Amino acid sequence: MKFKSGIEQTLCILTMLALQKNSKPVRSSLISGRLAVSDSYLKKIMRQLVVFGLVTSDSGREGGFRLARPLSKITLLDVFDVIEGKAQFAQSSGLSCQVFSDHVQDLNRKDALMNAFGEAEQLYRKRLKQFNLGQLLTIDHQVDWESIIKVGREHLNVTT
Amino acid sequence: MKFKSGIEQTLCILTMLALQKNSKPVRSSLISGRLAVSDSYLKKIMRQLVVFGLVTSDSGREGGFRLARPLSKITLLDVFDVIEGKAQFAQSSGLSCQVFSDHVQDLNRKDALMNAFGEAEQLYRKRLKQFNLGQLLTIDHQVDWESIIKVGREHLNVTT
DNA sequence: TCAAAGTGGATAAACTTTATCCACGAATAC
DNA sequence: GTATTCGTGGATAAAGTTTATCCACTTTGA
Repeated sequence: MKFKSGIEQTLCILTMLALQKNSKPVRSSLISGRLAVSDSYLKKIMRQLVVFGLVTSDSGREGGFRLARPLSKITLLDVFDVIEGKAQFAQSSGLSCQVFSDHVQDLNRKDALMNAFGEAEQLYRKRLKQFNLGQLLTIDHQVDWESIIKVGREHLNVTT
Repeated sequence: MKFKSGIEQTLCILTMLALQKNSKPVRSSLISGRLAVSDSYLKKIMRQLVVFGLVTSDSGREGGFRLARPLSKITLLDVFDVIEGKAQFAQSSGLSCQVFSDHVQDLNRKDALMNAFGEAEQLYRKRLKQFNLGQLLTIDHQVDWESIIKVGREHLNVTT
């Protein structure tokens, strides 16, 4: 019960795109370099973001990725959904059916439990939808990533 | 972002204890047999439940496990907490510090994101606390597990 | 004295996450 | 056309987590 790291990566990616001056497309290699992951891996994340509609992509020379809409129109739920998906936290494996199949059949309300967990989860998602990235992140001054020296994994102080 | 199976197992265990006639202690081997896990593994789960205060244990002959309080006094949050713990869903790995450390320092509200996720999570837990097992499970007729033939993994229709 | 829980450590099987590399095809600026 | 960049997919693997198992020994209580 922990976020995938993809959520944090996505937040970084979206922030990078928001920081880009003049909404110029940002090449994937600039992003993968910053995040210190392979370009091929980063592209798979970007593809998800494009399919989900958070980001647009331009092919060809001078191509790259841009935000599909301003940060203020992107909610935490958008970011959560694109990485974690719509699947419920609580997923029944049918264990209780196994355990109480014979001799005891009192689970006439067997999915009452699942529904209850589901209701709480809906509340969670609903709250996430009320936060947008615009209100949570402050973009002071934009930059041109192209002109910033690429920083590899080895040049950073990684504190974990 | 998915429940551990321990939650489902715990719900089964608590249900078994609630079904036991006369609140007689239930031996761990009866429970592990039903759940089709090793007794030593089950005991580790039971220990957690005891430490967390959901269940009491009696040593010695005629010993076993009993509910520490009625189902109506056990909430979904209790079950959730005992298995999933108190750790937040969102855990920062410091990636954004890495990515934006130099050249860009606009993350003055860098934990605004974490706080937002945390707020939604609090809401989730709060809702879980409002459900108790008494209202979600119906106990028709109690049984004496001791007198019910032990059912092993091989005798059950496992549908996964 | 026996049956049960309590405790801890080593180990492992299965699964999920988090990637990497490679090899294409498709679009676009120049 | 040609170089650059995204689009797509598959095979593979490194690392981490979950979900256990087995064993050995201690403590508790009828």
